[in-house]
Amino acid sequence: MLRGDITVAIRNAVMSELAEVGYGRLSIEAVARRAGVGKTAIYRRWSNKLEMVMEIISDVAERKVPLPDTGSFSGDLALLLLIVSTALKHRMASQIIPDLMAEAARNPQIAETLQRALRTHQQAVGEKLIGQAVARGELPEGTDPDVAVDLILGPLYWRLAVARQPIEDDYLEKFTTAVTAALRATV
Amino acid sequence: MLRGDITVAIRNAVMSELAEVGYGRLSIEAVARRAGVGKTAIYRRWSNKLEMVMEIISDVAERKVPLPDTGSFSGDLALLLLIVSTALKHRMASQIIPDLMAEAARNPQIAETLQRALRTHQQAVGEKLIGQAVARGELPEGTDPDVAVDLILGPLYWRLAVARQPIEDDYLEKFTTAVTAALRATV
DNA sequence: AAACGGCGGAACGCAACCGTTACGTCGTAG
DNA sequence: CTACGACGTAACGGTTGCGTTCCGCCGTTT
Repeated sequence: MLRGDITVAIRNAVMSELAEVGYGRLSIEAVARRAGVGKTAIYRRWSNKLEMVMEIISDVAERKVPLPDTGSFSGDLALLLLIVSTALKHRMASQIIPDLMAEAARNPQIAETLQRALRTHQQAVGEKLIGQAVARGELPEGTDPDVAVDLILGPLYWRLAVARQPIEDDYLEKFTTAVTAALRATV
Repeated sequence: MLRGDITVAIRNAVMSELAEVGYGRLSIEAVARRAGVGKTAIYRRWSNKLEMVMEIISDVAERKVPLPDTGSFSGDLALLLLIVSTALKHRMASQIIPDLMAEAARNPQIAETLQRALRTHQQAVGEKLIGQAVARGELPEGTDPDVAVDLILGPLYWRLAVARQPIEDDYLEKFTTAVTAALRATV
């Protein structure tokens, strides 16, 4: 039976290495060194780098995030923005996600895994958030959850993970107002 | 005197390799092979991989894009969205940019170069687009160009370069409406 | 005609990793 | 108490790339 503590050490080492050097430069030997573990322990669990990373990443990605339900659309939206922006401020998210996204552009298997995780979350959030708002009459019938989610997550991701500019105090507030207005306008 | 045609062949090879394998896995030897050139020709021009890539990328990034001026804000916006979305559909942009962005998260020199290019373009676009609209009275005084640009580019980048979902015919139209509404609302 | 210099090609020693194997240790299940 | 199996270590041959060097070729300049 494989030892659980060793597996945990390896998983942590993989996440750290991913954040530090990225998928492309991640080597099994470095993971073993960092985990304080023999290479054999790794090859006993996974047969190569891709399989290892995919299994570990899928696992993390599938952790469900709690969906907001504060009673009003603007409340839900503000909470969602807070959750996402907090998550994107952490190194694990802001380094690993763009790295894997770039990697996904040339590795179909990574792409598939990430897209599945992303789309699942995105749809869940979109449908719940928009569905609730439409049901409450806060947004017009026929609001497209797909476009709505792009409109909400896009700018946040852009600013935090791409442009890497800080979010000032009033940014989220302005942003909430703007997005609410955008969604009321026929999207 | 270094031969210009050789330099061009190398530059093209670098861009192609960047798109195909990314910065992390780009090797001088592969570039030389692809360009049909000796390694010596490369080392005669740049002293290492980072310097080579940075010089070539800066060069490309500094090409000015024409700024839209159609006479109306919605026209400008639609044109801008069209330009950006077309650019992001090309492999060079949709592969290389996310890749370098991810790389920038761990290489300060790359980060600095990209941020400079990005911020310059972003500010130019924002100030011109929003400035014109405010001057025409189409947007309220005090509209924040910074937030506006996030709101415009974010969703597009998210959808095309991150989520990698196609843009349907009516998407840009809906999106234009939404963004216009968003910006009119006090941003 | 001769000198110069950029060129491709080949090889160098060095380093990092790959995936695999053999070995000896140690904790635990039976 | 014994047997099993997961462990770390070390070494294997093979691959890839680094940055450098030397060579002979060839077009340009002088």
